[in-house]
Amino acid sequence: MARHIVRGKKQTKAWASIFCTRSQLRLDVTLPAGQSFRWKETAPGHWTGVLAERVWTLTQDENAILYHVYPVVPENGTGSEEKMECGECHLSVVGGNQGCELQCDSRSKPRLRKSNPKARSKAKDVEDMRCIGQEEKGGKLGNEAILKDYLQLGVCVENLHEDWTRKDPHLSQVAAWVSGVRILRQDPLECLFAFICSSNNNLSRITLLVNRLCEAFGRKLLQLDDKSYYSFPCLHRLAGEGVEEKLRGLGFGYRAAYVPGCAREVLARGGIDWLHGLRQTPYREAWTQLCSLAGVGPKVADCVCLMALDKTDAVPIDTHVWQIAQRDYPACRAHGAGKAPSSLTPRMYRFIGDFFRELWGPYAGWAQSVLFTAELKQFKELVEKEQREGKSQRAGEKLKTVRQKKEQDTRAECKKFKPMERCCSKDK
DNA sequence: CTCAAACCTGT
DNA sequence: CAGGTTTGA
Repeated sequence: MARHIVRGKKQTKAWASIFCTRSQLRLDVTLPAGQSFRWKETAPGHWTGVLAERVWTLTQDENAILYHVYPVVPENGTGSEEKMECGECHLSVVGGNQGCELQCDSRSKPRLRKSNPKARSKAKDVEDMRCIGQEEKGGKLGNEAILKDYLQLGVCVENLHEDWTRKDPHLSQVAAWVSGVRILRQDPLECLFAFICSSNNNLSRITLLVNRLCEAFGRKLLQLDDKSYYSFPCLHRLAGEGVEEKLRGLGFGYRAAYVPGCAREVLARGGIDWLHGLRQTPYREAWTQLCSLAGVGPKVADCVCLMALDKTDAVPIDTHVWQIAQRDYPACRAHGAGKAPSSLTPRMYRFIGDFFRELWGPYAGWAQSVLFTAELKQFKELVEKEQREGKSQRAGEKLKTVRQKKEQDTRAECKKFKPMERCCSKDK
């Protein structure tokens, strides 16, 4: 039976690496903190999950992200996946639709959309992948390119921290403790439905529901030890007959109706292409469009905008952030108090978001993620643990200069990337 | 436009 | 009792 990989003396060739310091990215605070619900810590410091229809394990050391991509199941496998074929999507593939090819047609075209020369123009794919430092080879996107895009390594969080220091002393103070938090560039479809599951819900239960959704309607990709990994289901499956009933049985509660409801509405608007197209739409307009979908309100719309649609200034305000705003930002307290309602009204929601956009600028959403992460119980425990271990206080003195040099290199590396020009619209 | 109450399940 | 969205006042 296939097993989860663990980094050690053996299998060193199984790992590929990307240069990246811990202050640029910390997997342990970024992957489990409520952005994506699909990464599981399968060994200490090792995170396994599904990304771009493949199963990955990620880990890191001081200066690199290490990743392993598992070989996919043979094309003509046992036939047990037969039932997971999606006729609708197959038709779409014939019609030249992208996305569904990835999702459903596992046997005839198990590869990437790039493998089909007719599927999409190369230019469009490259355009869709920002943050990529180098060209892909052999006409298909390499794993490194996929991972760099997902982790948005073209955005330098250290430079952002520097910028915030000038703008907001409080955030600056928090950011000093919280390094390596970044926004993941997620798949819009997965992000949308995962956050529909998140409404009125907590992290552990959202994770449970999202995984059940994939298990019920996704395609089985691979089994490692006793855990199976599934692709995220395609729109057609989510829009299918009997989906609501099935999800009710899986404990979705009233959210069960939102899933097929939203899927049908997205299909009616142009399906997966429409959804991806929102990446080119200004923030406020994309937000308004999302809010009109079943089960999507202001907060979920902002999550999707920030985490999948490149709107770096979208600021999702959940109860955590609402409390932080009231507690640490007098301006918000003044507006909230008075004769204020104790709940977060739509009006108040807009006010807080605009307040933070004004304060933090075009990357307000990234700033919010720092405050949010610092507030999480699991993060506080992590920092406490590290302090107890007294991480290299004196012993690391020698290493320090080496590290500083490395960090300078990172910074130089970051500056090579062009700053992003889109998605910072100010219209209301 | 603005806001309360209902929705559903786990702690 | 917490937690976002929908619905209806």
